[in-house]
Order: sequence, then structure tokens, then C-alpha cells
Amino acid sequence: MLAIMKEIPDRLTIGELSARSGMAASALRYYEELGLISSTRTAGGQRRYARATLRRVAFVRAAQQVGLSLDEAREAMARLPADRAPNAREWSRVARRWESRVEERIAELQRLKERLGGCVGCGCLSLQKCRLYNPGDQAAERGPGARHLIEDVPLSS
Amino acid sequence: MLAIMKEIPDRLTIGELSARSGMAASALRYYEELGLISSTRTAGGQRRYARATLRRVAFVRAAQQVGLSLDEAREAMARLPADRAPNAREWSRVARRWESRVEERIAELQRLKERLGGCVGCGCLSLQKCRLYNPGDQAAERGPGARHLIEDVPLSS
DNA sequence: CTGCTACTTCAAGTTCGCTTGAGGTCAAGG
DNA sequence: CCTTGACCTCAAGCGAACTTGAAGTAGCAG
Repeated sequence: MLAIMKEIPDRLTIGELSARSGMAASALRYYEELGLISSTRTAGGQRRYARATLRRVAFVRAAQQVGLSLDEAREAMARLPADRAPNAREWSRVARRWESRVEERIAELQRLKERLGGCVGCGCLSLQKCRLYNPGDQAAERGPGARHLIEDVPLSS
Repeated sequence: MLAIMKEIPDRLTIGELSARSGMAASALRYYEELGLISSTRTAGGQRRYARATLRRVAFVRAAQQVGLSLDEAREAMARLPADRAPNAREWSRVARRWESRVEERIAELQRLKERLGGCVGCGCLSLQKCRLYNPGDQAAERGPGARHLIEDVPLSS
């Protein structure tokens, strides 16, 4: 041959997958246990991964960045083929869901940032009398979850 | 101004703090153990919190949203007074740090979103041959951390 | 004073996402 | 064939962030 085409094997050992994905082998075994990725075995029982697994692992990492648990990632990936690249329909279905998730997360952080900067910017630096940003301290009543950054008692009287 | 200023007690029981902050009492005790908040005790040994503690708790929650650990939150709060509202200098010092943290996080998510949408948008839906988004699979060499969303082997040959 | 609820401590348990270690096997280069 | 390093399983451990439970006490209303 002109060049060696064998350099990129199409079944990866766990060590290779680990090196390429940047995940520890132990983590990959763990992912497999959870059903996030899968492998075939050699006669001797060693794992061999399809190259597409690399994509799945990357997917998992990305999912975690967005704040998904491994369980949610598995669920999301259930819609993607395990052994080949996803096609248009498959991918866009998943991507759309993700995008909204990412956007939500971004929006949340932006609100946070506004409050953070807001109190500095609006001149009420003591944070004590800024009704704009501290509309009472009833926040708890709205249940756990989104809440004012700085909540405090309203001006008594 | 001559009216009763006493309706809102200035020392809160753990139950009151819990109700107002939305955090479980057990979590508040835990925070105290970690040094995130502090209390004085009654003669009988029960905790009483200053109202400013409400703000600290909110601060911790916000810190977590930004992705800080409780330890990091404690560190950040070390620059804020425990028992009164922070003044301009104190607050802006902390807020600035936070803002950059929040902005980083937002930027990270926005990059993710672009990649996500990019692969759908650029027409290379198979994700297999999109050099634009998959510049090789050397990502692992850059160590654990930021990495392409979808990494895969470059076109062999 | 009685009774009740909210509080106290301390130890142990829980979930998530892994890592570590022991003890053993496989696969490939020399 | 032999050695060596990469792999195997299984159980246990870890750190973060809490929660739960048991056993007892505080503080307030009536």
C-alpha cells in the first residue's frame, strides 16, 4: 500500500478509547455498566469498541456540561444509533432538545448576572434598601428553585 | 418611623431561616459546620441567626448555580461581613469576580450551543466528515477539559 | 405545671460519578 | 515460548452535599 491504513483500527481497545476520549478506562467501564456505551468482546473477554463510541463518549461529556445526569444522557442517547453516525433526523431531534436545554441554562445565568451587576450598577450598593432587587423575602414561598440572588427582609415599617 | 420596628425578629431560629431561605434545616446546620454561616446560641443551646444570614444563604445558592463548590463559596464569602450588609467596596470586589465566572460559564455554553446547532445547520448532518467541527481527534492530548462536542476520527487517508 | 413542638447532637445512610486495589487473564513483541 | 503490559472482575472506597434517625432538651402556650 501507499500508506498504512491500519493505523486507525476500527475496533478500539479500552486503552485506545480512553486515550482518545480523555476519559479514564475505569470511567468507560462505568459508562458501559450504566448502558451509555457498549462493546463487543474478544475471545478472551476483552472489550472492543466501535469508533462511533468515541462520539457517544463526547456526547456524554457535553451532556454533563449542560447539567444533565448520566441517566438523562443515556435517555437522550437512546435516540441515537449505537454503532453508526446519526442521520439528519436522528441528530436534529436530539440537538433541538439540547439546544433548548442549553438556552435555558444560559438564560438562567444571564438573569443571575444581571442581578449581580444590577446591584452594583444601580447605586444601591448596600443591598439593603434596593426594593428593585429585593421585593420582599417571600421567595421561599415560591418553593425551592429560582430565587433572588440577594434576598433580605424588606424595610420594616 | 416611630412605629413598631419589632415585628421582624432580628434573630432567627433555624426553622425561620429555613422557611425564609427555602433550605432544609439540616442543610443549614451543615453549612454552619462548614463555616458558611454562623450563629449565636440561646442559653439553652439553640441557634439564633442574624438576619444577614439570609443573604449569606442566598449567596451560597447563587454560588452553586454558577458552579462553585461550597468550599469555594466559603472562600468567596470570606470577603463579606458575616453580620451586616456588605458595603460598596466589599460587594463590588466579590461581584466582579463572580461576574467573570458567570460570563465564562455563559461563554462555554454558548460555544456548546454553536457546535450543537452548527452541525445541524451546516448541512453535514452525518457528523462524520465535518472538518469544521471535528478538527481531528487529538483533543484528548489537550488534557481533560474543554473538548469538541463531537469528536471523531479524521477522514482516514 | 403540663404538654407540645421545635430544637439539640451524633452517627450513619444516600446518591452521583467515579477511582482504587486485589487477584487473576489475555495478547503481542522478542 | 516467555515475558510484560494491558486487560478482566468484583468489591470497596471516596468526596461532595446533604438527609435521616435516635435519643434527648428548650421554650412557649395554656
